[in-house]
Amino acid sequence: MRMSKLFARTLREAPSEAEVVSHKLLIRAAYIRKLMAGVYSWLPLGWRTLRKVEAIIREEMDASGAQEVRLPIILPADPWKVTGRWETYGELMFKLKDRHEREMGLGPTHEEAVTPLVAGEFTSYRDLPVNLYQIEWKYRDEFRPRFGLLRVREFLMKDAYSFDRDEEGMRASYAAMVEAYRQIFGRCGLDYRVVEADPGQIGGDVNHEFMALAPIGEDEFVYCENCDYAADIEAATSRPPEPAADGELEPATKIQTPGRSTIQAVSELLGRPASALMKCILYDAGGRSVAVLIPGDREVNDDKVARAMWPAPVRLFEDEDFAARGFVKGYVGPQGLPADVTIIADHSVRAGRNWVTGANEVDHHVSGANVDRDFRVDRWEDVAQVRLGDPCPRCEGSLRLAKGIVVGHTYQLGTRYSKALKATFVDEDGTEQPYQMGCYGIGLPRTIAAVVEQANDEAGIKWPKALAPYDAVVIPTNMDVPEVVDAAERLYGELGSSGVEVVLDDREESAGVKFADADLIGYPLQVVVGKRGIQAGKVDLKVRATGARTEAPLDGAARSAKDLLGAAP
RNA sequence: CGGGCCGUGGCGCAGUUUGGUUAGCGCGCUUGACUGGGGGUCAAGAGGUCGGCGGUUCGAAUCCGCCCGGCCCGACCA
Repeated sequence: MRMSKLFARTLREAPSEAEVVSHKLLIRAAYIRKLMAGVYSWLPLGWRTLRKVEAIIREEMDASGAQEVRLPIILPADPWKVTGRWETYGELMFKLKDRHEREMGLGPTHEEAVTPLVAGEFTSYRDLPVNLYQIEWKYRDEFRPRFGLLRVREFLMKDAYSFDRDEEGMRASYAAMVEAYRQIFGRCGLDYRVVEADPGQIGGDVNHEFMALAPIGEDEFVYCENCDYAADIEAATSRPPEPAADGELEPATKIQTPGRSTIQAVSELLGRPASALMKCILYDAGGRSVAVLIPGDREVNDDKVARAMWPAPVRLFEDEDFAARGFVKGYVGPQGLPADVTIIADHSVRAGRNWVTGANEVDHHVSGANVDRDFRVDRWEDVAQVRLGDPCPRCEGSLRLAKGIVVGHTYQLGTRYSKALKATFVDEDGTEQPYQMGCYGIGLPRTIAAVVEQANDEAGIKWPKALAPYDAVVIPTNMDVPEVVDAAERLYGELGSSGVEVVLDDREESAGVKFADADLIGYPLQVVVGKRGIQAGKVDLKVRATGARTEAPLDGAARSAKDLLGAAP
């Protein structure tokens, strides 16, 4: 490709709306252009990179034994109503009607389409397992598209669906997908972690997020400094502390704490650390009051409380709730709470005793409060937000915090969709069984953005070879010197015919402009042909990722270039 | 949707508070010259319904109302 013809006009400045580096660079380097909020056009450079990711995914999915299909983007509403997602997906789904007023939606994901498809074809246990995947555009009417390609309303997604006879088969299919994902993201050059994720409202199903490490990532997760434990912050647990050793129990004493309704205030008044205080946080779970106990220096993880009380909907107490149910905001304690209040204590409460906590009376706290003697605990649960430095649940290491971008998500669905959609096969014993399903997604634009977030510098993108739109650019620096132009043309031809995807920057631009664009666009290799070099029979080679520059003789420069490319990341 | 901010040539911005004649600047674009190893210099140009509609006024980018679009902060996800 000749740069003079390439549909790519780079920008010296990024649009003001671009906040994160991947967004700025992909716009500036002419990979994408915005059409409207969360919807982007893919320019030739961007499209080539997208196709490369697609090819990697296709290869690895095929290698895993999955079969590619192509499901419609426009979907009938009915199956979605059957599974309940027409409502629960709600406004996230683009919905429309045809001329006959039939309801349909644009596919945000395809369980409702693929499940009936399989159920109509593979009806015997002998047919299973089967794993179908597609790479297709998905539509989600996000509340807030942002960060360029990281959160968009139209995006290319690889989605796969496995169908197994039993749970064991499902787990095997799942493991195969996780392995395929490792291959895929490894080939994309991503620094990522496989993270245990929150099963959310769906239930206790196993699922993992593939988290590309990035400080601007919207998802926080913990990982062990020592072993391979990693989990989304919503799902993370830490090893419960050892129970407090037996020791003297102080008498429970009511103390005056006028105007001290916060942990910090009480801590300061009494001169005791926050960890010696016990918070008593109140929730409403479907009309029932729930008191959650946790040391004063820790935070409750609302998602964990919600999971503990599932399926009741859980919400934090609002100001009205306190008075209405006889609690004193700021002075709540577990002592003497009526039986209809469920008291949940985090495991970390076991580690302490002689707690200072609310006295359920304005301006008063209690000190020396102890489990069983002074208050009951109905359930011990893990409801604490994991913190930096907490002990790993799997080993002796401690946990660290990081942020990431979810580029892939794998899920053991079980029979959630097959049951709802009455998708069954006939098992060996002649009974009808719902499929054991798994689903597996990868967001391709987001993967590209994540790679750019990880591989860039002030000058631009530093693509790993596998994703770069072209392998190399040939830059003649002196367009008025025929020998330079000729040599560049010759090299361009040689590289092209030896299988290198190469661009010739044949524009009547100064060398500086060409260098800047080459760095910005991020070709893994730059081949510079200049007046001085030609006179000495040499060209210069620069590896973008490392910045390493070398000289090579003009004759055989194509060979040197290929060698350098072969060694490049 | 709730809260905050913003719409002025392709991009980045000034001008709006205090209404006033031809609406400016940088980048980019066109033509020419000089240049030519890190976004070079000079000269001459092109390009704007000031987001839209309505109102106030002798006069509106500027004041008022409604609408549209965008960005940031919260709940969702690949």
